Amino acid sequence: MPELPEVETTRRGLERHLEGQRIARITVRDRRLRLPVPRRLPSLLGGATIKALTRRGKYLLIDCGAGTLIIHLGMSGRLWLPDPATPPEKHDHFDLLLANGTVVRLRDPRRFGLVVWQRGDPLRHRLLAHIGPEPLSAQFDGTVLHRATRNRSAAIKQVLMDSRVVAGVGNIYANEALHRAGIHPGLEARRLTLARCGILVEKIRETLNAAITAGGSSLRDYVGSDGMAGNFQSEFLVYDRAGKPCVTCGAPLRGIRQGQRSTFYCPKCQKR
DNA sequence: CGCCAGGCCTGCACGC
DNA sequence: TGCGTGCAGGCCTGGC
Repeated sequence: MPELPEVETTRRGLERHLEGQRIARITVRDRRLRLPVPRRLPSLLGGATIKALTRRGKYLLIDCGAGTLIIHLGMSGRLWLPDPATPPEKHDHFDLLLANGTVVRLRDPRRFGLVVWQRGDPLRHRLLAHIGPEPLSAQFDGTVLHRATRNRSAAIKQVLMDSRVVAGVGNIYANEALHRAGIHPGLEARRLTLARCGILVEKIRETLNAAITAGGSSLRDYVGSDGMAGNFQSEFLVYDRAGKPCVTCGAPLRGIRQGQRSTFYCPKCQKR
């Protein structure tokens, strides 16, 4: 499911319901996620008060003071507030019950997501420690991208999806941003000029911001934390549109494979 | 049945 | 020898 915009949409939807609330109970129904959900979670979290809900890349961080609950939604995860009377379903692996009765529920059929605990600074966790700059922050600009790509012979699209280069850009938004920037996804990353790096950064931001504004993209089962589906998928210019006309020039869009992932691009608008 | 799917970690091979 | 890099495989379920 989720790339940065979907995770950010989830964060924004949950934030005001979580912050300042005390955690009354934890229910773990299946701890077999990408990493096992720690057994000691209930004792670590019970009675803790949530200080903030933040995001780093595609990770959600629930700051509980003494430590942080780190949640990743993987490919198929969703975190939302069900009606507390709604019984959990088959893939509802994890619930937080807040003292005011609110239930925060994690559903993840494929179990590529995770829930872990980090004492102290969550950014020191090994999963977060080497993540690159946030794409919507001032830490990420054309110069930074240019430097990060200098010795990379891999295709720019694959390098964009490398979380050490920039956080949170997944398959959909790598495709979309490259189209908007007029850059061929197969271009060797180190061949990008500084000027084009600047344009690409701008287009990555533009794409992510537009997606966040639309409430994320709803493919298959994804819906936001309020139960509302995002609708950025209706604004996709290239993703999953192989053979359809380019919105800009009308040429048929191409679908190829890069590193076992689907790539879509316009052979006319996107230059090497 | 086989293939595909929004992620991302691991281990191996390779070149400098 | 060591490091960075590139690539394939694996983790899962569900839908077509």
